[in-house]
Amino acid sequence: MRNAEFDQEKVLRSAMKAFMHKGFAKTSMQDLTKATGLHPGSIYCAFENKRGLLIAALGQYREDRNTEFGTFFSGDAAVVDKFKAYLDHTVRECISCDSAQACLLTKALNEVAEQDEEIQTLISENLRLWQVGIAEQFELAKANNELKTKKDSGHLARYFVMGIYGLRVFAQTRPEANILKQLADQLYQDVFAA
Amino acid sequence: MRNAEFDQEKVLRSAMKAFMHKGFAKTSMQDLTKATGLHPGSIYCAFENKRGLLIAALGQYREDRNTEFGTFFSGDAAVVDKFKAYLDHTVRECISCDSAQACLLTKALNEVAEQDEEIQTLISENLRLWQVGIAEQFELAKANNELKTKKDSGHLARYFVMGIYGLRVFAQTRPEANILKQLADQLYQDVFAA
DNA sequence: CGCTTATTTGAATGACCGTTCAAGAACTAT
DNA sequence: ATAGTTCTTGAACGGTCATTCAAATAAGCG
Repeated sequence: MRNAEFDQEKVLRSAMKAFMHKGFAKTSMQDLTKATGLHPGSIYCAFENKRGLLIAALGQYREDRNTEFGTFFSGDAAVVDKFKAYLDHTVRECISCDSAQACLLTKALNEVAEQDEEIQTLISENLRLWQVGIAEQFELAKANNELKTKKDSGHLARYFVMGIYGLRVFAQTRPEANILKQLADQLYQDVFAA
Repeated sequence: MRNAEFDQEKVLRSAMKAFMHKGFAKTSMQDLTKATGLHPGSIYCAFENKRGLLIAALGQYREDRNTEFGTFFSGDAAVVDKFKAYLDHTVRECISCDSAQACLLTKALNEVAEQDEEIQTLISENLRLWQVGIAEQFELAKANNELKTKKDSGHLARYFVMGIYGLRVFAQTRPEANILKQLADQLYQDVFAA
């Protein structure tokens, strides 16, 4: 027996960045060996192939995003304020225009949709879990009487994530920062309106 | 002198389909010669290279979409009803799950952002023109007293296109058809609410 | 300490990529 | 009709791609 020498999380985060920057197809194995510090054989030994590395990186991404989500929605502040902070954080990510701040899930989904059904399903499931987490927070807000709408929490969550998807695409057209803020504000108002 | 033998529009629409189906990077010249019926040399003679073919295809796409937009917003029906029909059409496109019905502009934007600034600018400008067309229709609706909001038409248009961007991404997660309809309905209500 | 098993190394491999090119074909202009 | 120009043809090119492999190395386990 022998254990792998490399730090799996570090390697996967490096691969994530590379995939986010260039996309899956344009990221060569050479790019990946450079980014991860691993030699081709090691990558193939640990992840089977380039596609396997993407799948592993997607898993790491989901875990990281999930942790991040937890930090935003923990604590005993008002849920509506947590949403506000979360949206604000997302807008700031979009504004930074840093490729490392894009959403790997939607980026990869857009690239492989209609090409790799297994990965499409995997990503869709990840996004659905995120959406469910948001629905739970809406439900909580309702229970706290912070949100008086009669709308279904699931529906609200879907609309909210749709808004964020849209915001991220809109950001790629390089609008001014305050335009993005306005859009996020509008989304917030529409979701939390009575 | 000698004129090109092929039908430029047909060629560009074939290239469009190929790019929409596989994305720019994964569409090989072999795919393109097969799709267009042109030989490599002809493509290079007419479009300089693969990237030039994408740019030309993007232009054709914009023209086609522009014509389509015109048919939806011509006539003397109420502007709000035209918007309803337009949204409905977009939802039906999303539901069809046909790769040929995706939006080439957003798909390509997502792929080349941070990689090819010139194309990113080109696509962003195309999307902005679409957005301006929508803003004009909102302005018209206001003039007709169909839309009583105090919100700026430009802002409404940005929010509307953001919603459509989001809807298209959401559709890639393969939701049920009525879920997409609900989301589009909500968008319509939020935009046209007093 | 030695045996087994796994990982690491990095060069090698064959396939396919985008692009070029020289030759032939066809249109225009004279 | 014919010269001149441009387009078409499709094979060929160098480069890069994802992947493999055999040798070297190191960890687990008795």
